[in-house]
Amino acid sequence: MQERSTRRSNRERTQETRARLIAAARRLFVEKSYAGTGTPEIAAAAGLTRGALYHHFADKQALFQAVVDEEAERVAAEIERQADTALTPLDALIEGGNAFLQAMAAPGRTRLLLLDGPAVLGRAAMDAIDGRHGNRTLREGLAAAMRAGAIRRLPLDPLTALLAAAYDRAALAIEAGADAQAFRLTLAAMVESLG
Amino acid sequence: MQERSTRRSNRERTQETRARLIAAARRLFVEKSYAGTGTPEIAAAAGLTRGALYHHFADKQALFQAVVDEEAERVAAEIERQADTALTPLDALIEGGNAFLQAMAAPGRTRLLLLDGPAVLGRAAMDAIDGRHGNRTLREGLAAAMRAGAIRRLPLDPLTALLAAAYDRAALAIEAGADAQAFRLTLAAMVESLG
DNA sequence: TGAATTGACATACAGGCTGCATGTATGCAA
DNA sequence: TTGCATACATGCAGCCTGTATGTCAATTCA
Repeated sequence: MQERSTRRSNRERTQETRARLIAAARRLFVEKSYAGTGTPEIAAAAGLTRGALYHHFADKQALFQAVVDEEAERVAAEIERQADTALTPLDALIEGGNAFLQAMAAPGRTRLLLLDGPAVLGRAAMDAIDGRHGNRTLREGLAAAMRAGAIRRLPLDPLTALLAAAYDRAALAIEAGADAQAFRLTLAAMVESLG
Repeated sequence: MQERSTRRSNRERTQETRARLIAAARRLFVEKSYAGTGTPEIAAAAGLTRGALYHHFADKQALFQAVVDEEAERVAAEIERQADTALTPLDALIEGGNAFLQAMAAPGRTRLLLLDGPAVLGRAAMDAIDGRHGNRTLREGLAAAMRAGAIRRLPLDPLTALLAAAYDRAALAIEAGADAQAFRLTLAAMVESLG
């Protein structure tokens, strides 16, 4: 189980080992859910033993949190990469929403971020995680639209949470085979009708 | 572990035993989550053994599903009890929403129906469960409002799902200590603005 | 009504999993 | 180079789930 091919510093070793554990865990958590995946299988898939896993992570849940953190960050990055500053505030909101749905279509993301995440880590922890990432851009988009008079003034945090919930559910429904276009149109209508 | 006080038929025994298992499981699942509760503890809390539990339920998940089913039915019943047929379609929608939030404030319901439920049983199973109960009234309310011209015509199923998601998230936020009134007002504004 | 069958449980067992304690070898620092 | 910290592997204790087996009461049926 020892890597002998190249000489590396300890810091490099640690980083790569953590990355391999997170990658293996992500794959298995997506495929068989958090509860359905055991640490023996994760360690084996990473080419390590459970000893290494428990050396780098306090417990199975901490490993899961690392997986979820990374995934939320990737989703946020994909959305921001698509952001177009030339749009009106309202169109920017709707385009951001579509970018979110597209990002969430990547396999496993709904399970990690919308099903197992809240149940395993709790809603509060999930809010903290994507308050740093995903929700932040939505919140700012809504604030900008309100300043511009494009949508009516409503309490910002509740409105952000409620729209985020709607988009989350849409991502779930689309993955389950629902008509993606109908959901996108309905979401857009909901956002526009706030004007 | 034998009940000797009164003579009962087997059917009565079964019904009462199942009810005691469900009640004990509900209490523990609410207090310590699905994953954090073991079947030994459930059986003990019900004054039985695991043998009885596995005699009446295929596995731990089937017992959980029975708990969730019962809870969803109770929520739906509480909402329908408050329904007022004298209201306009729009007011009926908003009042129904408030009744939902009030019903979901009962301890444990958000955990059972909104956190553990989807993760353990899957979104599809949860949709089936409260498509029979909760969502049905929302869907009918939206259809009535559309027919009356009170809100704009949008695809009914997506709109139902998205609004239900928003209400779910509001219930979660309120339980977590958010400003309930702000959420109620924001939800009402979202619904009204569909007009 | 008496025998056979079914139903309702309790008990015992086999595997698997989690977390920790312990052991070993390697990097690093004085 | 000597000593400590770091990165792992191995082994163990306890718990949990699901199933197989045994027992006694309820029900069915001749």
